[in-house]
Amino acid sequence: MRSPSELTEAFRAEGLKVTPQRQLLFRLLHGNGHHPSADSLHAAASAQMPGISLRTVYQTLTDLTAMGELRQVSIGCGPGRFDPNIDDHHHVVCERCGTVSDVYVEGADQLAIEGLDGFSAVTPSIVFHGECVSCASLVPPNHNSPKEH
Amino acid sequence: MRSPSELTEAFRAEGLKVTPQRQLLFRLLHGNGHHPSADSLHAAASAQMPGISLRTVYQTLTDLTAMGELRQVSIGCGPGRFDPNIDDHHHVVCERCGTVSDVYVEGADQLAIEGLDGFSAVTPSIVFHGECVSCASLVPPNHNSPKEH
DNA sequence: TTGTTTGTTCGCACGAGTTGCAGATTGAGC
DNA sequence: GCTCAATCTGCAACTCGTGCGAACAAACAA
Repeated sequence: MRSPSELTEAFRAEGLKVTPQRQLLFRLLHGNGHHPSADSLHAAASAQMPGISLRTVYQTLTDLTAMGELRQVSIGCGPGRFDPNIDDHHHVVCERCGTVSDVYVEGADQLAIEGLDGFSAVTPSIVFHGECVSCASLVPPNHNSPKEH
Repeated sequence: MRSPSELTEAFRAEGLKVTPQRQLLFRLLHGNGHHPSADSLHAAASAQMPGISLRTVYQTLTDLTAMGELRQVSIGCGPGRFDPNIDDHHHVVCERCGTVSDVYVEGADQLAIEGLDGFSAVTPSIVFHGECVSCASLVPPNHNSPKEH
């Protein structure tokens, strides 16, 4: 995702308006590696701009995704996560706390696939499920429902 | 997933009861390669047993998943899909019609991962997104929302 | 600076998918 | 059959996300 000032230009160039709400979200998302959900982003935004609507957060996330500045990540359960990193990469999810991290996978596009009868133009999304450092150092797995960061 | 009769034994062995509803679902799921959703399974079940509750379908799917006889597949959007194939395999999803198919990926467990800082015991879930044979032969992509099978 | 236009914000209601609950029902062992 | 615990069912509630419309404000021209 581009910088807040570049996004400001890009939005105006597309005839979209640049509002304080959007600028705040640009700042909160730029370089954000936490893969926030709409809800956690709304919480962060509310701290700086009380009253900002969750609806506005969803709207802006949708706009940024449509413009290719943001990517939505499906980690299997819970709310959708948003990723300002639009490089060709994949994700690892902690099964205990729900933390999501970017990983780069060598040869992901050259995998030997068997059973692909007729499917064409396939691109892989890889999600590794495991345990993060801080959770691995805790007591035995108690099968908590994964929570967000 | 084991055969209906084996599941009947397994359920009784765990102190679970074997009801007509469960037996019907065992039959509908055994060898089913369509990755049905709870809803589509309920539709199929209702055809043979009018009045069966969607709640019962969810309950049985949850039980079977907990027993390791079934696996839940996350394809990114739409309802959860269930897969009686518990082999080590992955999935390919048609972006146009939502069809899900099993694929076997060579070397999926030996992928070179960069950025795995501290995560341990990671196992990959790979979902290939593409276009199935029947959709590929249709008119240009019209970005329909993917529907189920 | 003021006015106009058009996109945006926000709150609410709604929708899909799923789960919790409680009363009625029924499988399984005696 | 009888008993009891597990199950079934319908409904309410919940989570996550979207549609809608009135009020609002960015952008631009006069």
